[in-house]
Amino acid sequence: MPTPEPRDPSRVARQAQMRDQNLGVALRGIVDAPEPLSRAQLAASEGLARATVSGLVDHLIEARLVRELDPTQTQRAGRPAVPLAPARGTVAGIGMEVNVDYLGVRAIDLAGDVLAEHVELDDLRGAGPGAVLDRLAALVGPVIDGLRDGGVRVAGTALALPGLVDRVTGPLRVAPNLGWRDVDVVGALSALTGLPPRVANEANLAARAEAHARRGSPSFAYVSGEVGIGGAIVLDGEIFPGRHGWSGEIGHIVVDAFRGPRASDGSLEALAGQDAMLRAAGLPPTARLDALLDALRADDPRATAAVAQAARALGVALASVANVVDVGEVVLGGTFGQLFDHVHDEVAARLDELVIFAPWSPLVVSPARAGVYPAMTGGALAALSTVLVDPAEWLRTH
Amino acid sequence: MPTPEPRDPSRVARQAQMRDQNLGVALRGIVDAPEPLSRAQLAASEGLARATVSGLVDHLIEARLVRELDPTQTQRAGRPAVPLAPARGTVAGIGMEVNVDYLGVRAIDLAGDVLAEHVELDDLRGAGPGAVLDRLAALVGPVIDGLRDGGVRVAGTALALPGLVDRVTGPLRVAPNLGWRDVDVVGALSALTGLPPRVANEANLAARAEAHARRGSPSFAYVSGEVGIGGAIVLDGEIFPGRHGWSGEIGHIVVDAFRGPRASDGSLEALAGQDAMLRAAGLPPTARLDALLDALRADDPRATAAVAQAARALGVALASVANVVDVGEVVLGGTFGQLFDHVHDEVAARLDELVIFAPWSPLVVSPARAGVYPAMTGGALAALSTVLVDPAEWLRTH
DNA sequence: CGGTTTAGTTTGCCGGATGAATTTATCCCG
DNA sequence: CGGGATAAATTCATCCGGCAAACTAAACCG
Repeated sequence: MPTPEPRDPSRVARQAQMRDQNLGVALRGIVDAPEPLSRAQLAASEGLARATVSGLVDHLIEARLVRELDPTQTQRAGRPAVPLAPARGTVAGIGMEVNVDYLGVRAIDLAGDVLAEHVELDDLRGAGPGAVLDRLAALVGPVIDGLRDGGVRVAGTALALPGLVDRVTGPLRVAPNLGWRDVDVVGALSALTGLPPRVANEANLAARAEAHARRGSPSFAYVSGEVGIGGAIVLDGEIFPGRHGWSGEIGHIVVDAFRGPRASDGSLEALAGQDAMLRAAGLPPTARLDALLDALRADDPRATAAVAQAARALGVALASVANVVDVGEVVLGGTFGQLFDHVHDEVAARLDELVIFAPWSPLVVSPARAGVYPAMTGGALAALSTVLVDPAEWLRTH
Repeated sequence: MPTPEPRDPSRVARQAQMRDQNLGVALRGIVDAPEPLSRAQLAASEGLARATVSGLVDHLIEARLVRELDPTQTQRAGRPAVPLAPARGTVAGIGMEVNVDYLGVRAIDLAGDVLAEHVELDDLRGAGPGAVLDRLAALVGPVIDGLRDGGVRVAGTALALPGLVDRVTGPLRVAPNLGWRDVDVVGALSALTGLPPRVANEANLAARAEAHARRGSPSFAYVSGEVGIGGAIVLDGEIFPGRHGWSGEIGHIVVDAFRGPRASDGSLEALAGQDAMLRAAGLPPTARLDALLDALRADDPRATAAVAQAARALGVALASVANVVDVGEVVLGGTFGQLFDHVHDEVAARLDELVIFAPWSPLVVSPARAGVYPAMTGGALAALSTVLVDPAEWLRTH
């Protein structure tokens, strides 16, 4: 009789893992709370006994993941509660990004504060991966050293790239606009910085930052218009990664299958990418988005028509996404965030027209609010999430 | 200080729920196993102690969810193992379906055996919901009574409908090809059969049956070509439901945004639905699929061109799905299952051309293998899943 | 200053997973 | 044909961790 292979053991409940799991529940409860909770409130909100929560919180405080704030003086009888908040400057997640026009680093702690940040603007089209990663490492290395010298534990690093990245194993498959293909990014950066980074698609990490900025557990489709068009699906506050981390490639949706000899001539990126919009607006390919915005403000008819055409393609593509994954909100980031006022109506109209559930659950189109370089923020949050997901395991190894 | 609302308490680990959870792990391990496992094998595969598994299995046997098979005589030293298998004929899930051309019931037990089945073929287009649901209840009632008289516990019922159905609350929003809109199906059937059914989209339930037929935990996009075109996304063997159960509406993907005055004129259903194919093939709208298949076998050029055109639209739409949700396999069911040999090459070619990850993870296109009326099977499985997900809870209430 | 109220801690209890020891049931070999 | 080897299943003492109740702490109130 053949021995069956061990299945994923994560589903079975063991008492040893019970405490670890509840430690994570407690930590996430404290970090995600819109305002500081006391031990008693935490116990009530998670449904645990006060005694249990007290033990967990003590553990978290000792590990410097949580801090006690000064007791609030309320005008109420009873012993005052001790508010709990995520610790500041004790653990950092490091987000990195290499994109077509810039590269940079951002370090964030559990409280969400930015501990360090460096961005260098430069046109990296055609620059080889080796040189660029060297440059990134030169940026990141001092940041890591500085944090460690200040007593900050580095939870991990995550790198955002504008291309197709394997979720688990990490190699970059292809980044068309950088001209990279089959690059072992994890290996290269591990050697340079001493830490193996997570690597992920830029839009997926930007969407993570966006989900974080909208507390609660929002569900939306995120569109990141950079030079290309990326995207991501967020469900209940979680990035939907797909099997390999290759999900959300909204730019490759074909909205006009019969336009050219190749079906890909009708893809969203071909119709609404930055280059396509600039060309249709009669601007030189070297122009930047600001030129297009200026033309729009001046009511230039070619620019207006170009953006309208792009917005139609975008709306149609997003309607397909909504029909397939049943999301009720669309968030426009990057280029489309800047063009938001010029594309909103057309996108909303196409969603209303095409999404089958629109009559029962109207779709919302909103601009991104995660700030500048959201993928760097998302990367830092991704790095921190290793602590939040299983703090006990993380503490054992740090 | 405001008391925070209690969060979802399912994430915290309690010892009381530990046993319940492991009971489910054990039951699913036995039911999902490709061949009967012994207690010892189950313990090894789930990572639980043998003593623990023994206790759980005893409980499952006493509850008549699991049975012991005769010990196998192996050519090996040691006490022979007692193989465990799902019990037969002790619990049934009941799947029901109302579609354009038929309605029916199928009852399945934990072993996957069909305990009862009735199908009535009839054109239900335009028939009102009231009359049709009466007719369905007349079919289902005797099945339920017969099962109960035979000592079979009915785990629940699930109804498949060719339309948009709310996952939790259950009202049918719209079923275009039946001409139904905003029907309280759950209320009507509860009154008629005494059991509140789950209600779900036909394609989603058919995909569930398909996932069950392909053991392991497959990930694929399922296309159900009936009169309309439905679809579903399966990830790791689980239906991806979306927020409301409105996911997978592949028929509403627009592949030709500039074809007609309305963007929806370029939807997959408009281009590759049964009516569109018949029309393009020069067949009367009253013709059935068999006529199209005959014409294809006779190398009729109009039929060949019609199917080629539909296949191109289908391939383009499925490429968009693959790019967005990162699935590696496409399963063609319903009409497209019957047309499989005529559409496979075109669909596969479009996927290879358009899916960005195709060079690293080639896509597979395969025909459905869940048999006839897969949505009825899927409904029965959905009803049974209430037992499998939390057997302890189910036993408490039955 | 004693009573009230709420936060947090201590303590004994209890359920359930666990590993080791034991029992059961077979095969194998002399 | 009987004793040793081997593997499955069960029994049992142990331990871990959550839990309820009792208790202490720290405020407000009259």
